[in-house]
Amino acid sequence: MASITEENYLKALFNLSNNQGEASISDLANQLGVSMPTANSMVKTLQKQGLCKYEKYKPVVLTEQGKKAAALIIRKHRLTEMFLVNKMGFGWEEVHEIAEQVEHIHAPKFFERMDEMMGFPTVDPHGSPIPDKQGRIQELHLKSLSEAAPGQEAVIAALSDSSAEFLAYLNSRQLSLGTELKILSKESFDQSMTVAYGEKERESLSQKVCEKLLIRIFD
Amino acid sequence: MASITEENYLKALFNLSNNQGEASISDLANQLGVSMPTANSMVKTLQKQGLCKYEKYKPVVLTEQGKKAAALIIRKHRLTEMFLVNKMGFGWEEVHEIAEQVEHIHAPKFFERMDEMMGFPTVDPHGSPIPDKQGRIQELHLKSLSEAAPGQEAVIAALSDSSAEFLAYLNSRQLSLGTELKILSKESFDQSMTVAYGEKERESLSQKVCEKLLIRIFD
DNA sequence: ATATTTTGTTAGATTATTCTAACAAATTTG
DNA sequence: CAAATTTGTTAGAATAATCTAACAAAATAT
Repeated sequence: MASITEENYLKALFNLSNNQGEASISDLANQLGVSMPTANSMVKTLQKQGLCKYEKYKPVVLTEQGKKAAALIIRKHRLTEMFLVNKMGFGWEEVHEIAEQVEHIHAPKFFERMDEMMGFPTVDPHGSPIPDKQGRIQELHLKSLSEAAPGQEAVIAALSDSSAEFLAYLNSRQLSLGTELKILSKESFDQSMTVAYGEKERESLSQKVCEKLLIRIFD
Repeated sequence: MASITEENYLKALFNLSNNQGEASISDLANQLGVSMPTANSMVKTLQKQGLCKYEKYKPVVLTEQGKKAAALIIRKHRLTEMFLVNKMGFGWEEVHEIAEQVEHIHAPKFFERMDEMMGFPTVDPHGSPIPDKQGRIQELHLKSLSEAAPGQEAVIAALSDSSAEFLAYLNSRQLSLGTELKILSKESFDQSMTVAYGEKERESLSQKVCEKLLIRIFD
């Protein structure tokens, strides 16, 4: 059984590979807030366990076994987040820190009960998919709002940034998953977009924000 | 902040002191499944943090600070057990192992939400009192069934052993917290008792069992 | 294409938690 | 009480996870 530390390295490697295609030692060290020598030596430890492949000066690659292990930790994280929001009344900006701890609990029944109680959700409170019990993750193929064109209508389906700060920003603008947006215009000089939704007739969203909002466009 | 290991030592010291009046190094080592030298050195570490008092060859004594820290961990443990039973449908014999892990989570809001959702329970699923937020524990002054006399009626209010095996035994006899017992007789040669409850007109309970059932006698 | 910067590695040390072996104190027993 | 047993201590070592310092390779920039 992997230690909590090892689990955190696996998760970081999984996320880095998904977001940037590969995971370097420095990315890994940065993500986890440890020094490069520390990351380097842990990668060697994980390799010995067959969880990743690693050659000097090359990017770290998770093995199938490593990917599955990571996905199962992420499954516990996302089920927990959903449980905290749906069953315990937490806001979507409060749950990450708690789930970060709960994900390391070894108690299959605990997470299965959460899953059952929620009716087997497929996404977490930020729209990220919940891996299944085999560690498989369904692809959502969503676009970011910045790829949409004026005149189109879309619904916010997920976020590519779930930091507490970004979530607080969304809360302050009454933006949440499921919010339907009408795209009014896009400024070519700064890529900001003007949209309408709910009570809001004209709201301006910066390029940064648009990139982080993942949408499903209405046909 | 105490590490998980330190938290487990505090809990063990607290329980040993409550059950046997004092805590020796060998008891502590036994309880935690570590060697005596390990327990000895951790006790010194806890002492340096002001959590216990310790002199060579003498029993270990928790300081007020240490007692409070232990009680707050026990609070999280018992709130979790109650939540698992009352809100997640677990059996009372399944929750200890899970709570043993959840008790180390640092997230005050998580436990406060549990507490609120359950309406601020004062005892856990095994009848043990839940310490309050200040780490104070209410005394229940219950008797064990073995102290009761034939002819008396009583209700099971708590257990002095909450092991999965004992709980399974109780389940198999339809005995649970709240079960009302009529004491029919007590054998003087083995201290076993014959009782009636629910559908059962005559059930024999061994001395061991009677000692572990904590009751409130009807006036 | 060389110099500079970034990235990665090795070596060696530190802290936390654990162990075994050897010895010493305290307690129990004959 | 002396012998035997239990309990406790010290010393020394091991493993996991971390660090800094020093050096080496790779990538970037002039």
